[in-house]
Amino acid sequence: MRIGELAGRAGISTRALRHYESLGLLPARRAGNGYRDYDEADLRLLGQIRTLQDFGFGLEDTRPFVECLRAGHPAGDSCPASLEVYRRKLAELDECIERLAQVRAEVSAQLARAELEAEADVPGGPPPRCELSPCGTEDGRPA
Amino acid sequence: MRIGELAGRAGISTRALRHYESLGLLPARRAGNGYRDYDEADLRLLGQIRTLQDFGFGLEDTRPFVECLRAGHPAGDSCPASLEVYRRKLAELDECIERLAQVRAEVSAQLARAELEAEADVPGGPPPRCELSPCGTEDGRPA
DNA sequence: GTAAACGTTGACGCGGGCGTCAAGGCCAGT
DNA sequence: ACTGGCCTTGACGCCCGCGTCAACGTTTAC
Repeated sequence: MRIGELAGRAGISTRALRHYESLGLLPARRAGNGYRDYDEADLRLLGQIRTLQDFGFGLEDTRPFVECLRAGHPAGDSCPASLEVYRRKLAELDECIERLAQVRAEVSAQLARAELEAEADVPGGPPPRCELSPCGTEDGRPA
Repeated sequence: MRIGELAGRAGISTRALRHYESLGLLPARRAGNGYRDYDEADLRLLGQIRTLQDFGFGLEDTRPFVECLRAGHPAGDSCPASLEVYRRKLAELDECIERLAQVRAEVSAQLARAELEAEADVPGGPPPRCELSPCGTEDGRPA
């Protein structure tokens, strides 16, 4: 199977596939004309990669799983190295969730305090206007 | 006060200060020789910026707070635009925490299952070895 | 006088995971 | 033969918050 078909079946871009190959994550056999040649097993590997990526794993973190599958094991997480990644990720997640929860609490407290003070300063009058300049846009990273 | 002193007192780099200026976040007066000239008020603004950054706010998100302070308000969050940022960030945090909690649960379940299966496959024998290749490094982003 | 320590602007690098464009090769249908 | 659709490699762009180096001017201490 050629790259376009694999990409279509796996639901990712050909660019991503070439990227994985450049990382040595998903090397491809080559046909006589130089075209990449994939098989059904590669589709499985891609499934593993995508699943882990949905969990927020980096590509390098998927490597043990992929290698494990290629080594003939029934599942990507049949190998100790994969389990180690799971454990490390769990620890990272716990740390991250805890930090975010702390931040959430602090921001929440700040908001409550600021709202109280605004109320105190302006019991019934007009709210203080300070949007004189082009105030910020938006983002949304901490995924 | 020149850029080096402000950087030292605020605990950040001169490069960061120049960066903030390039964003229009912390413009600086200029001395006759072209040197940036800061005052105590700028130190306060930097304090606000750093606090928010520690919360994981992007620089653009700090802009309303900084402008609010510069407008003469007692606190950076005395202005409605700042409160809006607080609220938006809270929503983002909630969303993010929830996603991470879900992922944590799923990864945890996968780990438990994989450990069980490994145990079943190898009741007393040697564990399957598959770390034949240089398996992964590490990262730790979702901050 | 001169060297060290500060200041200036400009520009590239990084990390992650690709998107996107460029310039070309290979193959199928008509 | 030619068009269109696949494929190839290479290289730059993006986002964000700076780090780091270059090449140069200014001030300060001796």
